[in-house]
Amino acid sequence: MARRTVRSAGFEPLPLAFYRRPAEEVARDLLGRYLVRRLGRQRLVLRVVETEAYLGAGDRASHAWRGRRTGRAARLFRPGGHAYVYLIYGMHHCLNAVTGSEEDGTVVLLRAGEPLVGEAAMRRRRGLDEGPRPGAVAGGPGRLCQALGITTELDGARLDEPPLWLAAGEPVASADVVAGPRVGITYAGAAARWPLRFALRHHPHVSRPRLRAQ
DNA sequence: CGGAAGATCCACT
DNA sequence: GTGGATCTTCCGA
Repeated sequence: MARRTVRSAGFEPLPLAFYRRPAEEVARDLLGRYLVRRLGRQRLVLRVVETEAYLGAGDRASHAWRGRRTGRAARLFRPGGHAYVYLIYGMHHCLNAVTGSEEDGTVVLLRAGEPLVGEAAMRRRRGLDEGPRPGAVAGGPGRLCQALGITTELDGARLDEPPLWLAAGEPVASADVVAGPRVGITYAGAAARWPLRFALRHHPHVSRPRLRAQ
């Protein structure tokens, strides 16, 4: 049997084919995976614990609602496996993985991660001290981006190679996954209730509000 | 061209 | 729980 060290296990990039599926399937499958960021010589790693799917033209909460392809929405239309990074509220960044094909405009928002490697560096980037509060480092899409130094410079980057990639990590069992409505999209009518938010059950690094039944 | 709202976060009450 | 920061994008006039 091949010997595998704990340090290298699970760090193989997921292939682009992984993303070329429906967004809700990818969102569910990304839980437990590793998000790896290379910054110079430093490597930062988060375990993905919360995601949301956005379903394109038919989803009122999607930037591609009603087939919009102008402005930032144009950047949704890429082959699966590329990054879509945008600025929200004029100050925070959100990282998405494009799913499906170039024509779909579907994505998965990475909402929260648990620090695995380089937590001290992440805290520094976030302006935090050594305080204990779980979720303060990368529990929320804006926090996650700030912890990993992700900005719109990475918009359009491939997610299967440095400086930013998603890796095999530790896939999780269905029983450990909870689903519920997406956060911050109350304007989206019926779509606001679609259960497209996924998280690891009982996980302390999941962002607020907590999912019911956790 | 102006106004409004947003896939958020933080400080403060 | 409430309000402010800050800027891109959209929509109506």
